Amino acid sequence: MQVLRAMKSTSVSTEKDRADGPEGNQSGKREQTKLANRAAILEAGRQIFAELGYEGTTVRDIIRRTELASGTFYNYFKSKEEVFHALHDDGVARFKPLLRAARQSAGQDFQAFMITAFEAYFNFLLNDQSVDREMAAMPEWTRVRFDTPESLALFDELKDDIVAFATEFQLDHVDPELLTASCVGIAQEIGDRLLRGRIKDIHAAARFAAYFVLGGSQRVQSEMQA
Amino acid sequence: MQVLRAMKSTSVSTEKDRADGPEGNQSGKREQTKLANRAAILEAGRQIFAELGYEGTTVRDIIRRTELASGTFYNYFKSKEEVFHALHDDGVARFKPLLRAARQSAGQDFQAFMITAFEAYFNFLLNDQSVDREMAAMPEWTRVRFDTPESLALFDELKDDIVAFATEFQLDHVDPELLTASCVGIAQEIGDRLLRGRIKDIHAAARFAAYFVLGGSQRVQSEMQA
DNA sequence: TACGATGTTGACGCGCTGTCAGGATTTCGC
DNA sequence: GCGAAATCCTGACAGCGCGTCAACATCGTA
Repeated sequence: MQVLRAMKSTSVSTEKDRADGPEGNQSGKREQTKLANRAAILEAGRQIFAELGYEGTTVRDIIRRTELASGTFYNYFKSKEEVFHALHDDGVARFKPLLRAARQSAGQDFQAFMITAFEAYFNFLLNDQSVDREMAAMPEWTRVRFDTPESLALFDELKDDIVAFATEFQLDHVDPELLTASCVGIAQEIGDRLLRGRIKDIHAAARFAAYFVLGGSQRVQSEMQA
Repeated sequence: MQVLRAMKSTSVSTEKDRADGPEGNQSGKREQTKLANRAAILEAGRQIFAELGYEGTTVRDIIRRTELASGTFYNYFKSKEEVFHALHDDGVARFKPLLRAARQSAGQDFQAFMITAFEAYFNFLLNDQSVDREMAAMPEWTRVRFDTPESLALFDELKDDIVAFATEFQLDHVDPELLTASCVGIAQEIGDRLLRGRIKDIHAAARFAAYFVLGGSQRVQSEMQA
């Protein structure tokens, strides 16, 4: 049973769903069902991952929370890993504009950019309905980390921003690769502690991270050119 | 078949293994077999994890590389996770003295401590026969991270060192939790890029990290007390 | 040597995986 | 509208890994 039919009783436009957007192709019933099925699997996955952890969940667990048959799962995803990647990438896509906004509002102010960016990330971590949030908050010893192309693209974008500021401030002896890695590492590790409640104050953490990066960069610059 | 018997032809003391160390109890054949079996499982696990990745390996894969029966595995470990934790903890145990040596040789020199510690960690990562090394070097998107009690104890030890230096240098406005998190994050992320060959020069990376932390700490101190 | 203690073995039931033939539903051409 | 074709859903199935356990083998001890 497709989820579209299951939801027929609730609130899905069934009457006249012709004449939609210009380039859109969500008219056909088949298209709708596919979209709905995919969304249902993703939502079920989000829930189950949060409940059972990545290792603990099975494809069956996900599909069972759905009105679909087990075989249908494989029409949409190859494995639970692919579901998780999709969810993860969704999170990355939601965060990306926040990072861009930080750069936008900061102008040429490196410090403002850093504070805003870190704070945006920490807020995102703690508030966004992301898989990663629930998972990282679980008291497991063995956790899972993902480097999807989306993640890597985000890192590259961040690196570009950092390079731009580094050029601006003549940090020409600071390896951008190392600098970006440090920023990412700091964000990850502090973010992790925020999720676990070992650290409380988001704003203070963001300021710490920002000042740390600024001071660190300058120190590296002066030491390396010596 | 226990591994002891299998190795009889090679080089295991089988003749007179009475009269061993004072408090030691590796005399009995049973004790020896247990030790050998455990070691065989760990060694097989190390190999298989490196070949198939964490997700990809099964308990059967591990036990198959051994001369033991499948049921025997569960006399020694509850799951592949426990095997991995044991291997991981071995690595931590091997690294711990290196960190202590760094602190010892550095004396009161914060900068020397940082450089030595980072360099020790990076060298360890790249050279030690550790599970984590092989695994991190695999081109997988989804990786696994472990926070065993051993790891956490190591972090705590590092934090104590850092607190000591921070006190020494009157960095009283620098939150030790945040500072330790930053150091760990930087080490992790740069280490990861070293393993993947995105960064080559270990010594340069260690100097970068050390200067970064020093400069970062000082900047945080001066900004936070303002 | 004999007997209890301890460790090993591998077959078993269970659940999950990924597939596929058969069936249901939608789309398209007329 | 209608029938054919395309598309997608379904659930049963074979294969495999998991953890267990009764039967067996080996060791320690007297």
